[in-house]
Amino acid sequence: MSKFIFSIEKQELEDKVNLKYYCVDDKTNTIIEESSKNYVLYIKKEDFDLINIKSDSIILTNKEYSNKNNEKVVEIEFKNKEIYDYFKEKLRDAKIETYEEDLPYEHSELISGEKNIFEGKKGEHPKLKTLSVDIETIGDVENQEIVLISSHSFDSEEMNLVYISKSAMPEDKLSLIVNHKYEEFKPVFVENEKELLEKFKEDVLEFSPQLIIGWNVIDFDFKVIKQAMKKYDIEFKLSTFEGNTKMRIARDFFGKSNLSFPGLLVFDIIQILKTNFITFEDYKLNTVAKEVLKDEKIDLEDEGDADLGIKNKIHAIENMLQKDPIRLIEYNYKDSLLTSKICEKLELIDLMIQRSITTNTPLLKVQSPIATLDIMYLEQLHKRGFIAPSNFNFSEMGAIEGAFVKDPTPGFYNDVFVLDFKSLYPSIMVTFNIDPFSVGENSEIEAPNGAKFDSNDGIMASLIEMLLEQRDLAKKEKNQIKAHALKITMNSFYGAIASPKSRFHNRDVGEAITSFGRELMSETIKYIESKGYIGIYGDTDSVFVSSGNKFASLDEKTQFGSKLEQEINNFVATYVAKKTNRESKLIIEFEKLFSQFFIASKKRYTGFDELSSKLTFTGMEAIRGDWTTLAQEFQVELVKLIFKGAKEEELKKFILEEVKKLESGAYDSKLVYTKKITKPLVEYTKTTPPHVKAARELDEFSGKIVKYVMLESGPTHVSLVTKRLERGEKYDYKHYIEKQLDGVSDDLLEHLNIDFKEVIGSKKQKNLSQFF
DNA sequence: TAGTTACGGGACGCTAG
DNA sequence: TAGCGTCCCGTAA
Repeated sequence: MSKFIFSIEKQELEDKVNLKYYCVDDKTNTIIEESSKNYVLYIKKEDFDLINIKSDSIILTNKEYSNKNNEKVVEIEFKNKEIYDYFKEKLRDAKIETYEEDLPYEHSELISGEKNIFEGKKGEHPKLKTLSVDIETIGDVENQEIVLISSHSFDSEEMNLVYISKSAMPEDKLSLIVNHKYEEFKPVFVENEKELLEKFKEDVLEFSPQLIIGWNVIDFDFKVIKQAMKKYDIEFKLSTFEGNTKMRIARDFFGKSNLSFPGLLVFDIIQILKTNFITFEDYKLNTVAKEVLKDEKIDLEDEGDADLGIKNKIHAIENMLQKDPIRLIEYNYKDSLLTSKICEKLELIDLMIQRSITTNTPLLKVQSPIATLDIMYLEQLHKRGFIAPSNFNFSEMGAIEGAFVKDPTPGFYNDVFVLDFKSLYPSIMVTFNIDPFSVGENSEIEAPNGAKFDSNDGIMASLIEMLLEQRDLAKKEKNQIKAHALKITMNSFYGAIASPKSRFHNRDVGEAITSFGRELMSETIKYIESKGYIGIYGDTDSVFVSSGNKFASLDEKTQFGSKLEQEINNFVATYVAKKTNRESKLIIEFEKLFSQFFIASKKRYTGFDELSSKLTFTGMEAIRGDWTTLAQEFQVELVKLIFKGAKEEELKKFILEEVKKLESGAYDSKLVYTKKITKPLVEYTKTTPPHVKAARELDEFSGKIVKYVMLESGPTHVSLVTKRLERGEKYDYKHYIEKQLDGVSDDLLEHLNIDFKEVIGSKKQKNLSQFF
């Protein structure tokens, strides 16, 4: 029987710390295990002798470690919390250093091996009993009413439900709603919002899931549910286990929200996608569902309404509730279903569990690189008899210099070969044995920043090597999830070292990594040019190369790409050999072949990749959310035309036509700007950007995202646009032409000797006006 | 309770003239 | 009103 710890709860008692482990077995039953630990502290033996304390409540155990300077460190155990706290304070006053004092007790049990996240046979994979949830509300932000709650679970068909609050349904359609035959789910009719919440809670408690998932489910659904439950005096707790609900909504634009009940976790799938580097154009449920499932949400808007006026989702829902409540009910269910299916298809929960298992880190903390490195590194450190310092005062060492970005010559290119160093920073760490605990003065390997490391495997190197080996194995077994989990873990280590919040933060060590990266990049580009090729561009771990030759076929091109890959890998091997006799783990791979390529500046380029047959935009306006759809589509079409080989006249015609369409009003629905408010509105004091102006137009602004449109009177929040237009105000088409259409095309057109203003005739006018 | 730096470019708003 | 530094956002890697 296998056992996976999916949640850990800590309780600080009078005499010890109690730890409660929620485990899932292979039949998705929850099993609770408990253990307790004494209050302990670690200090230098020397300090302990100096203090010379004699008390029955303070015990010197026989555990001993060494610190970084090879001084002896002892473990002191306390009979109760009071003495422990008192002693801690005394140490603080006497400025006596403690070790790993900040380490959570649950981590310390996992590190010592007294508990393991997962126990089971090889190949077994834990599953959590999972419920997907979605709600629909009406009313304004202040006074929301929940009218529907849907749930879906692959673990029980019984939970495929929509709870329907009858009092919120349009009276004339009520019998229709009740008598309707719902195909995919069971409708549960209740009288009102209060009963809706009660029934939902009752069923969840009975089903007793270990995980609830949803789309933005913490910041929206559960925030609303919590408020509503408070209104009716229903305790906001969806599990039957003893303990408290923990909810933290990301306040003032900082950090992530989280929510958990005792023995029941809540995951926002948007957050899970992002933190696992699974990228989408945007993170709307519909976008992801289309891409992943080739399925989509039920449309709420009538064709005619798909304009600015009804952009507001709440209005659309209220509208649909009155017009076609059955469709709204099905819509609600489908959201839960899609979320469930996306999770299943992308194996998201399996990925999280896999990360938890490979790193021995609690599920809720696998997303924190600092916690993960702490647990993995300290385990090895302790095995070697060492102990790490406490981590309270975040290190104030200066910022670490980052990566190298080559300044490109902007313009159009053909047949650009892109090669990437695979997991560059982890590879550098292993190859040059870069390690926070073994950076020393007299060691053999010298990084370009001057930091030195010896050649015997340090902990960091052995950890990464172990992860690399496991990853190769996972790839052989075609276990993509595991391979991905291992890659994420490896890549997160540099981030932890570079963060002043980590106990392993060290500027010299971090800069050793980046300086090797910079040197490797510039040496590689030098090498490429020494071979007579052209190094067009490079960023951090990639090089963009042109051979300078013409190719007759795709075959010839890929052959050249492979040859280039081979040549650079050989060069890198000699580079490494000059620095160390350790084995090189640095590998570059031929990744992309842009038959057509345009680079505007650093971090901004577009190209057609012949290997994947895809047109990609990187860093350019077409993929930036703060540009209007108008500008984005215009840029994409323009690039397509140019890459297709369109003549100057054709391009000019296209530009003119688009401008005319814009001025005719045909693109009025594409004029919306979307921008985030990143701090409280009142804190914008230095400047007032347009999106802040638009937000301040509202009586009260809540949330983070502002959608606005440029009218002739200035930036206007979308919710006010209809009214203003009725009053006779106009869209500022001149603004959109000059700032958006010209803005996204000037880089491109400049290199084709086309002048946007001339094409549309505005330049001539301007010049003439000087004469009058 | 917390992964990093490098970068482009629009809009604002001050200064000089 | 041109020029320029700064704020601000979203992005690459």
